[in-house]
Amino acid sequence: MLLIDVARVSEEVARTSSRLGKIRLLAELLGRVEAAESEIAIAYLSGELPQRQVGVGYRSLADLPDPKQVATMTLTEVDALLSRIKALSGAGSQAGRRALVAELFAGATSQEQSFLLRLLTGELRQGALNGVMVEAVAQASGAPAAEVRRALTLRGWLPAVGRAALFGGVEALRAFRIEVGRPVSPMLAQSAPSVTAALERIGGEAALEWKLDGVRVQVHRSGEAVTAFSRTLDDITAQVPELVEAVRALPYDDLILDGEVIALRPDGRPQPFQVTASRVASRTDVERARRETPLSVFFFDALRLCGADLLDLPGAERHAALADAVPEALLTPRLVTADPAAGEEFFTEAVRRGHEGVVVKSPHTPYTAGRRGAGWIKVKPRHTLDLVVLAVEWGSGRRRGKLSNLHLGARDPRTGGFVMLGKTFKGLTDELLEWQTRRFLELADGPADGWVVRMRPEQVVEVAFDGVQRSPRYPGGMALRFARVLRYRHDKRAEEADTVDSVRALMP
DNA sequence: TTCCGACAGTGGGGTCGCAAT
DNA sequence: ATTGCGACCCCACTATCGGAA
Repeated sequence: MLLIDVARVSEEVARTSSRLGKIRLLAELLGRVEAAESEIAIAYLSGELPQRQVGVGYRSLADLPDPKQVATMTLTEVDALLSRIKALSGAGSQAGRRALVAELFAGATSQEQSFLLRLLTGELRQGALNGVMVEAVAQASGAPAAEVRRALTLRGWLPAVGRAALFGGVEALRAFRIEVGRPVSPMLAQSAPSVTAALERIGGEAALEWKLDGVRVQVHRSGEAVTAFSRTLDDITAQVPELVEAVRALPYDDLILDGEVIALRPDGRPQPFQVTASRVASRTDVERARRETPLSVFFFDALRLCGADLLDLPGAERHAALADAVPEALLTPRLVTADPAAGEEFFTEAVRRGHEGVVVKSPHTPYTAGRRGAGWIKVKPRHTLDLVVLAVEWGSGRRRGKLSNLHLGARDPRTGGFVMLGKTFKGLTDELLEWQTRRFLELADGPADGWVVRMRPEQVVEVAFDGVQRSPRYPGGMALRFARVLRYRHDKRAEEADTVDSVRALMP
């Protein structure tokens, strides 16, 4: 199959707003692809590369050769070139990679170039990723979507599942089963504003667990072989030897557990997230990193134990199996209750001890991997501040032509100026985007045609955020974590905004 | 007919490792 | 030694479609 066929369908999908229409278009193409190229087609049309990443991003694609007039490249040829690009490393690799990228784009028509550019930068923007592609695979193969979804849960990679469905049907899908050593898509959580609200959504008794501010891990053990995977299913075994040792020490040699690794201080309180993340990302001298910043592990779920798959069991039963197999010290602190007051107290205690909050879990739901079902609900405390908009950036994609991303500042009483604490684009409705584009152009202090539009510091905005962290980037040495807009404060002047001192008081 | 679950899109701060400067 | 870049750790929120109620 030619790349142009895929690029054309992608553009059609992007033009079609109906989800069913997108699915039809994708399914029609999947009906025409050969087995050998099916994984490539499925990957490209759900915005992925079979190579996962190839070391080419936005910056490496700045100037591209002229397009060809006639499309000739096959999917196989493109895939082979991308593999060669990925394989390049060592001195001079940048130049070699540039040359191969140029070769790739020189072989493409302008329509193909545009597709490749968006694919490589991860911004396909056709309104269809894995979720829609699952439906398309189902339609093209005739298999029920639920079967495709289940196979995807167990295999973790849609192109392989799609190929099996297209060329082996339901039987091939059913042949996928959980396999020790191959990661399963992790179960994700929704969020709620309070424990009471979360309990209400679940209805009746629920399990509450501390939400530790660390890195999610899924660990597999088969005999003495232990493998750890991150949330995106990358193999991080070498970075977390403490976890490997803890799992080897268990008296079970066939298991898959779900949990969190986190760096704790000697007094047992959690280190800032940055410390844990830095430790987990360190690969060059793990032994030294380990001496300086040891990791602890806490498990909260079991997907497989003693050769039995537990995915389909209710949460309460999976946890019972986990608690049987793992020492208390390795279990995430947990409370089972239906009482909102007891739940709120458990939440308050978790936060008092420095943790992120709690996750409220239904005792009934199976391990619904990869979907943000209502089985798990996270609850975190929320801070708010009234800050001043110092500048704003033009948006992209569906926000093109709108001023979108706000630069936020706190008042500095000592200088009379403002100290930038970060940016946010979250929480804005279309109506608000419309309004702020007009308003901020009025407040513009200098040219409005660049990427960033500087403003007179007059507009106050109420911002919610999860916490304050140390920042090497911003002048105050602090930045807000997960800031989002709640509302504009038309009743407040900039002189009444919150100060850097009130922000500093929130530093851990 | 209305409601709501799932999805996609739009980006945020921070860190590491590598290659180039 | 420093800088630029890609990748990936954490992530919140709104708009939209289409099936459920």
